[in-house]
Amino acid sequence: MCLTRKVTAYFQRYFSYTEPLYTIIKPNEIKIKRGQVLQRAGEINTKIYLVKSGLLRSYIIDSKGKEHIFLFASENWIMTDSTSRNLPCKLFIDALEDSEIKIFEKGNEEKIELQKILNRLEALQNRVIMLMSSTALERYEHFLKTYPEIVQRVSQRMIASYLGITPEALSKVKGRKA
Amino acid sequence: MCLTRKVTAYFQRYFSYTEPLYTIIKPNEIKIKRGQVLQRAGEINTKIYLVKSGLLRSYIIDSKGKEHIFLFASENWIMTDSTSRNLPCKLFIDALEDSEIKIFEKGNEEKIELQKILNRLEALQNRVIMLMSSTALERYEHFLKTYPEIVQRVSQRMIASYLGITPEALSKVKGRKA
DNA sequence: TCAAAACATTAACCTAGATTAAGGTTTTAA
DNA sequence: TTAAAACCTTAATCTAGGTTAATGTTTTGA
Repeated sequence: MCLTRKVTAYFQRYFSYTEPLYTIIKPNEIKIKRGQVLQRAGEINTKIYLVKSGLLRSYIIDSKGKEHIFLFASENWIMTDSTSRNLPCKLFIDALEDSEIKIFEKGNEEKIELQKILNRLEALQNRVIMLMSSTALERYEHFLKTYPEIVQRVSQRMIASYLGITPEALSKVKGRKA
Repeated sequence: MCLTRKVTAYFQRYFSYTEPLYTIIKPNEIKIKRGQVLQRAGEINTKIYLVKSGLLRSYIIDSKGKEHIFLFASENWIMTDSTSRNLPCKLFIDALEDSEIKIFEKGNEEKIELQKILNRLEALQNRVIMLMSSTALERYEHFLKTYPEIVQRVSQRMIASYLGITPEALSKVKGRKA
């Protein structure tokens, strides 16, 4: 069962490459279905995505084949791999819900509202602080408080992955809380 | 011995507040001595520091009184707490070497070369990826490769703190490597 | 509409790294 | 210049969270 899951993930991510399906709404704005992949690690991708509606996630797959969610991005958040624009990306990006997305090019960051970039910096800073200095329980409670709207929209598995723990560990934490 | 160290850290950080000692070089540019504290967690600080020479570090002190280094900043890197400018900071910032620093105000980020902000985003992304998906050994080797010039300039204790492990664990990792 | 896949939870056991302690070395500051 | 403080390492022990496995539930897609 575990093996099935891993093999499936690998298959989807690495072998069953298909062009992303999307509908053009207006210039630089597209609509994609849940599950569509916008970017794969190893590819060069020069896009910055701004979520108008829906929910995206970025994640890595580590050397053991395990996924770790890097960030969620809902309405008004930026989603991108911050690797320099001529180098291979490290992150996968896909849609957790049907989404509408505005697309910018790396190199044109000045066209993006500066505050959105600063928000991203602040979110990443908090992410590092949490990962370095808090227990699984503390990180979980912080997540519930900070992103209550995301909590409703994703599975326990996704939350665990974002927190940097296994779903089993998250179940344990929730059990201890109650 | 351990207790002495902890109490000393607390004393310095929380109780022995003194205005930072610095020399003004030119408008918005100062020179500070090693050990000088530029920012304490809990304070509101509206500055962004650009290191012209020397070495700064930012770190947090967690609920158990332990320090965790957030980032180092050497020549041409930005050092700041990315918390919004009207909220209390989370990071302490001090100088690990005598340093010359250019000072910007939060809210005037457009005066900072955009590439420096993008570099910061990339560094933070790599930091999160490392913390989430690599062992202590892998993080150590990545650090040696990515920041060889920093390795020469800081103690093992600082490197361990940056990697998110104890100095004892770092010693063990180095022992296993050799 | 219904089988297969994915998800959630509990439990038994395992391990990377934390904690504590101790001893030798280097740095600091009075 | 020298005592105190900080640093580095090794080793014994502990623990948060990982791994594996099993069971029941929900979702998905052909």
